[in-house]
Amino acid sequence: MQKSGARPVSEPENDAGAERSSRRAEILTLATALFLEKGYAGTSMSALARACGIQKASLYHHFPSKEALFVACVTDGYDVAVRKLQQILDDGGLDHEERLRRALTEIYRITIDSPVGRMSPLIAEVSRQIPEVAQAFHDGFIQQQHDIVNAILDAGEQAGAFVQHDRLGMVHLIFGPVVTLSISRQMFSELESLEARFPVGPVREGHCDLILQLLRPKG
Amino acid sequence: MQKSGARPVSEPENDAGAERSSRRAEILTLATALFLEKGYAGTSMSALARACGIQKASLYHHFPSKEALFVACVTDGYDVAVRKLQQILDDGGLDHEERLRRALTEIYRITIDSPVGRMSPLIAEVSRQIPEVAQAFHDGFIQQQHDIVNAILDAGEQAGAFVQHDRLGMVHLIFGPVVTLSISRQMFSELESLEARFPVGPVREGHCDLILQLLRPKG
DNA sequence: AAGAACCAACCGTCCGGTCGGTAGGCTATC
DNA sequence: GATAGCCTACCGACCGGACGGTTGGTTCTT
Repeated sequence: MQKSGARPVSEPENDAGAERSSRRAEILTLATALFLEKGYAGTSMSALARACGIQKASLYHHFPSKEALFVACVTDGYDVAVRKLQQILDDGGLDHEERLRRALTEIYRITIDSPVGRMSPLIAEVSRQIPEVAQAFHDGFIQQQHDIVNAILDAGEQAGAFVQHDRLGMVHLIFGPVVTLSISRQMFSELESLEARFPVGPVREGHCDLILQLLRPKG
Repeated sequence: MQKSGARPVSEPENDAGAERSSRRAEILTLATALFLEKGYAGTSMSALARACGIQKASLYHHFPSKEALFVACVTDGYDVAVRKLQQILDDGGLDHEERLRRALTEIYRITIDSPVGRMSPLIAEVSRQIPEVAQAFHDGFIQQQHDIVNAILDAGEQAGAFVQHDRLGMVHLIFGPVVTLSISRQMFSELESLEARFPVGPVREGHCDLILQLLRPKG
């Protein structure tokens, strides 16, 4: 009575419609986790297949190559990630300082908690052999976030709520500490002094206060 | 009359004394370059041997394993890298603002131009399988730099030249943009907009001005 | 003579990827 | 309503090649 002898595992409840391409999504989720944990070259298709509970050959039914699978992992995640940031930009009910504060908090969340945000070292590893992935990551994720922050700063400056500053330096001052914190926390995850030297909350609050101190008019 | 049929290449001028362990250093230099270019898993011992012009087995005469070789690449570089930074801290002839300015310039140089400074994504890739390398990199390189900057800030605060700030936030505000810039420039090295969006000089100057603006007393 | 430095050839293992084939569902024709 | 054809999803077995590492032996220097 089981409908599928070909699919050997689990998932007791699902109609055929929902099942349609859920396997692809399942592969991408597990692949992203494995890539983040072991790196690109350190993640083999066999290991991924094992993690998915299917045969390696079946992976090649869903994706033409390991490269394509990795690209899909990257491009699949980032549109969802920046959506909430966009909402903060569009929220007219916030004053400029509060909007920036919330945006920064969201940037920390995206960069440190979401899979796509934690992918920077992975992209760096792969970018030489798959240049398109760096391009996609930049255009679809980095540039998007920068544009939104620039828009928030523009609006604040025009309203006289923010002091004008060297924009390039300011953008790097906003994103730099977040990205570096995320990478440090991955890199030093085994260190016992991790939470003392790279804690998310305190760094974010200190960072946010200093940025706003620069942007607030007068002294 | 040629002294070495065993060493097949180049290096016409060198006396035996200088040759003594230059091969080890040569291997480390080439290995570092290869690791930076291709990643850890992407760099094979055979390829490294080819680059050195020797046989793979000869590599194992100098290093017991690929892991040990990589650890040597990391630990070999960073004591030289931070030495100049230490000199800036010790230079009594500088006022506090100028000292910080020079220190920041040196941090940019180390992080972006020196091999060990560009290794962050590499360490992140490897840290899971060789935890000791993350520990060594942190203790010997990151912590060293943080300590020096903290000392510069301490001295400036005590002399009344710098305003006191949340120290954790300030340190991340100083190092974050540098590290992120270095990684972005590696990651997006193929992008045509690289120099427009991630230029070293302008970012460093803007960054430095904003930091000093926070630290200067009064308004 | 001794030891450092090097070598060609080889080992077992795992890699990314391909092969021919099968089970089950959908559709169309009779 | 049987049956033929097709399609998606999956499978076990296999491929050539590259991997990290080892062996046994040769040269060069001192």
